[in-house]
Amino acid sequence: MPVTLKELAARANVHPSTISRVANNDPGLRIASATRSRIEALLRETGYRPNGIARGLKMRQTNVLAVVIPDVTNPFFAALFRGVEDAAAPRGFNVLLCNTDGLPERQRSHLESLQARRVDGVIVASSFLKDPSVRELREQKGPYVLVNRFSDEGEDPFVGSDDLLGGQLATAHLIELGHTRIGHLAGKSTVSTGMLRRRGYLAAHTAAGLPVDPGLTVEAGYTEESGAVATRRLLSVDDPPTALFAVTDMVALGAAEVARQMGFRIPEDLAIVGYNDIPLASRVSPGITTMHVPIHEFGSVAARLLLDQIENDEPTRRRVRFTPDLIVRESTVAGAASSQRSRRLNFSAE
Amino acid sequence: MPVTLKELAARANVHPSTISRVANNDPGLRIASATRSRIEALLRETGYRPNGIARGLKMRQTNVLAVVIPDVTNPFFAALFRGVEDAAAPRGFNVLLCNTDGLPERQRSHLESLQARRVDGVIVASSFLKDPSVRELREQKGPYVLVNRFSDEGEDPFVGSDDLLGGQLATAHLIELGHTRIGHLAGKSTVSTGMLRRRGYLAAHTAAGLPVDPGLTVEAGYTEESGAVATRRLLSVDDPPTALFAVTDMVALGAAEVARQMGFRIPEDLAIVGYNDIPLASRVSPGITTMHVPIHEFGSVAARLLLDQIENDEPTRRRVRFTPDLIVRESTVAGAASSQRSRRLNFSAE
DNA sequence: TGCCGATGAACAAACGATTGCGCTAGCCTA
DNA sequence: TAGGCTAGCGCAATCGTTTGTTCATCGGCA
Repeated sequence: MPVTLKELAARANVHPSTISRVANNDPGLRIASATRSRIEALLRETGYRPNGIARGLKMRQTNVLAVVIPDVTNPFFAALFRGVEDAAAPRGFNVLLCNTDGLPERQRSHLESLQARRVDGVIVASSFLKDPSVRELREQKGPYVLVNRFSDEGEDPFVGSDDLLGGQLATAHLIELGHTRIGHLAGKSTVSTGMLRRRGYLAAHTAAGLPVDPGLTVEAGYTEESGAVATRRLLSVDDPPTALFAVTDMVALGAAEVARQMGFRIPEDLAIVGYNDIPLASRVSPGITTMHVPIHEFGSVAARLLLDQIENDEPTRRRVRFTPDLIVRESTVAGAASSQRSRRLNFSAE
Repeated sequence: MPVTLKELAARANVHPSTISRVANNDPGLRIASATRSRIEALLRETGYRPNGIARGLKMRQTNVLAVVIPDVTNPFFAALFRGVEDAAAPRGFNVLLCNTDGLPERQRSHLESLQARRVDGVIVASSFLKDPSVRELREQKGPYVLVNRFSDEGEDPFVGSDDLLGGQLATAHLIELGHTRIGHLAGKSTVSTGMLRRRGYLAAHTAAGLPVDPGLTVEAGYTEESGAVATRRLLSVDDPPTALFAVTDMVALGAAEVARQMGFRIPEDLAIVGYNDIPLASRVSPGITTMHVPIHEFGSVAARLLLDQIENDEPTRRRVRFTPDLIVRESTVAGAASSQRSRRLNFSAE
């Protein structure tokens, strides 16, 4: 059992409050230097660390943040989390990680538990456009930041990419390559990234004066498996698309695998563009052309937004939106990304 | 500000303790049914949730676990963490995630902070053979479990694989394929996995009556980059090895990339075996032959060990060791794992 | 009528820390 | 020598729960 203030006080023959003040380096503290050094010696000797629970109760601050994501084994969210922790740890915060598997019910129960725990702030990267649990966050007035996906029912603090533009750029790239029948492996229409990237896909067609075949858009969700299933459907029709824009890299990966199994050569028979530029995208073969977004920064910026809210004790409305960059690899242009890959993995001998 | 017991007590004209008893469904509680229903209505109406901090202070239990790992963006540790959370969440525990980047100093500071926070248990997957911070854990008598890597300075609760056997099986596989000059991209000798897998590598040679060239073993650490650097060194000598046993899949991946850059064909010129069977290993091309270990189970078993300790309030000494399985893929046998890959990714159309 | 036992709920002491305020000496000053 | 100032600490409330104990009330029974 760790040592408490009271015990130290007994050993030093002073009142607990005095120990507390010395331990916390209370600036306006007037104390005899003899007493001070006696206490400081005791603190060092016992390695006293204030009980964070008691401290949290009194100070109404736990120094804990929470990150709510669908699944940390998805490299996108793993990188996001690192961004959060890298920003939070130096400021003395620990971070709870909650996986929802995309289930609103698990998200709700996690959020409820986090609230009971009185975490100082929550980062949610698994929200829906209409999201009851985000609504609750909004009403509770506790610090929170939405990442990657936002909710359109209110003005929440947000960090993410310009998904409309990203969808447009990705699709425009395929159009420039001469494709006219471009399929879309869409995200869910209930999720901001799904909705916006799809709108970008449509906008690119409009801008190019290209007709859109609604039959070429299929909701593929966000996992590799669902991407694979959707692709199989899309490629089984009479007049299959010659290119695919997938809502995420994971979906693109599932698509590439299935396409290959079905005998399509990539990119000759089927070009594929993903989104997010997860590390995997550059290392599979062929490398996946994708929209690069600063995933780690998503996390660190969100954490900073949160920490600033906590320290200033006032909510923010800031919405940070990064502009995605097209990264061309072999999944759309044969031989294109070889320079990319070698750059990424060109380790020096020392 | 969430509602407190005291406020509810005032509204219900009862003492806070009565509310607490009703809310907690105190079994031996004698209460007038009128009072009970009045209170229950109030609880529902306000959605009262006890303050976890205050509760933790009184109960001396936070219902928080912590996982300390080198880096969650490494898929091995991401899967490990999921295992922990999947076992902990149903039992009402949240999980803190701490990344150390393999730095003992960061591990120490994290562990210190976790102790101050009074987390109920700690899972450490980043320990060294001689590890001062593990020694502290051991002395503090708080629940903890070591995962994947152990420390040899004491009998700690542990979950991991039989690394000696694993190293032996991996190397024996290469020997059976006819290789006689087998390189080893070793882990650090200060880490149990590094030491044991290397001993397995040696044991396999001995068992086969094969001489060991010490020049073919080089310490490669655990990252892809360090694996690449080490491989470049190993392949630059006059008489390079024809096969490589890498301490982890990440290291094997770095090796494969560099080998290819240097003009080696895999597996014809250079066969490669990894360890852990991370998802990446089966999806790169060529697929990496590797020792399969149940990563998710590492996490869930460790969590269960921890939770049992917490509930029974007594430490355990249990050491769980899984037997690793050889998975043969194209990095050692051309065309071998095509069945593997398609099995893994053979999505049904529905 | 008087006493006893149950019943229903209040009391109060923790848990360990923080912090505004008050109290006691001692010394200086007028 | 009285009054005041200040240095150096102690006091006690507080954060929100939990839980063993006590207290009041009422009904029943002799």
